[in-house]
Amino acid sequence: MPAYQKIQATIMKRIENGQLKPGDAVDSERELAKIHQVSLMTARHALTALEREGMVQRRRGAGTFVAPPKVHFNKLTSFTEQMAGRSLTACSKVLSFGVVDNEQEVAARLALAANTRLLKLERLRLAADEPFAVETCYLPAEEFSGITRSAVARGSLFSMVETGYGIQLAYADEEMDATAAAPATANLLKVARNEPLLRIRQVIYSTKGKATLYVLGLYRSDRHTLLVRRFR
Amino acid sequence: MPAYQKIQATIMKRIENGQLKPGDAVDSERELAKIHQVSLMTARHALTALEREGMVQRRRGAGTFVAPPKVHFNKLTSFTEQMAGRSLTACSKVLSFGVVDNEQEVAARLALAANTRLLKLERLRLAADEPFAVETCYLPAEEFSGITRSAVARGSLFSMVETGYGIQLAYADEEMDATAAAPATANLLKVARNEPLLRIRQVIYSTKGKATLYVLGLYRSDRHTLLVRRFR
DNA sequence: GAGTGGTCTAGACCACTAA
DNA sequence: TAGTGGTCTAGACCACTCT
Repeated sequence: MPAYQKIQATIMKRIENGQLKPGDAVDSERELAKIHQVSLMTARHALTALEREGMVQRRRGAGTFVAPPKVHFNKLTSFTEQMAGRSLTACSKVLSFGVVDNEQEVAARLALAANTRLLKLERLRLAADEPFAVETCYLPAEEFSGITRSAVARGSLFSMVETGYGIQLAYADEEMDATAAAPATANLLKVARNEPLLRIRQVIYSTKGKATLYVLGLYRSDRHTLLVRRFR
Repeated sequence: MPAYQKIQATIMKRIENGQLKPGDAVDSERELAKIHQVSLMTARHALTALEREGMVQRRRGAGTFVAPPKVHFNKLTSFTEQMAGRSLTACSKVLSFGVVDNEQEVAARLALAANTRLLKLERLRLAADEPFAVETCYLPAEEFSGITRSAVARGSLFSMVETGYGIQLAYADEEMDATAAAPATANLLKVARNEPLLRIRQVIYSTKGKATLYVLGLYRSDRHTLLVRRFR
């Protein structure tokens, strides 16, 4: 392990176990160089890299300080993870589960041939016993042949893909618009027909850049608002 | 100007004027050091910084290469900027302009006292002569007392705030949901009553972290879909 | 004025890639 | 094997901040 990474690790440890709190000064370049018996440039490398990762802030003439804890915006999380974060009692009901081979638009979004066999999974999402979304997921049937209805009913699809198939999900591109509730959807969500719903179409990519999952979600607008941060 | 920034600038120029295209190899560290009469570390600094900005990619043993053009996700842009980017003929119509002092919810979102005087600006946004959004902006009347109806009718509110008042806008937090078109809104947007619209509430912050602008937007769902990228 | 980060030198050895 | 980026040395001067 390179020297500069060792230096980073010792600083990270002290931040994680609470010895250093946000705003506290970190050892200066010169101190770190002395302590770790390295040159100034090496100590410096460690600190600039930590700054790039957002762990510390450097101020010329003042020193290097522990940065306030990162807030993750625009983070891709599964339904299960979201609900856990808000400590809401949440559950899902599987509405349908099967293989389809004529979803041409979905196949196209996943960059697959038009009649590729796809696993299709429809679920009703509930929070505190109130329905608030209908989500339809599609994924290549070949690749994920081990996924069964009962497994899906038990656990998180995200974690099945990530831990069961060794695929790391990296990011999702989402398209959002509004649509009127169709009769069947209105029944499921317990809203009036033609009630405005938030519609999200999501293509989820793996770390290798491959489109892995397509999700179409319809959300009750009164139960769910979407938060996004945009940067200039 | 530091030497490493000069080196960056010469590389950037060659990328911008097309001498270097994505995938092309950039001069190596050693070549740059010779050309610019600097040490290896300085040439290196220039390249690593360019890589951090996403302009180039470095591959050990192979070289440094021009990165594919950046795609900006989750970027905060004004209506004017967006339309320019898509090369659409766009225009706005000012629906109303004035000062209000009883918009308590808006004041709260801008972290101001409940009855603070606010500039309120309603505009209809059109693209290719088709109306597609109604936007209502609020900003503190005291701070932006120089903004007039005629100025707003001519130019971009964003650029007025940024260049006219020396305030750099940094990021926006957005809340999105769906709502039904009220009669007046439906008329303006030329859609049926109760048609589902995408509603976006936006608080725009300056680089100093101050809430500067509040924008409520209602978008025709058939003319506008919102794109967001989320990361894991 | 003492200490900090920002820039820079003139080299070095290593691990890796591509021809 | 020649060339690349990755890591590292042992210093230097400068601009800046804090007291």
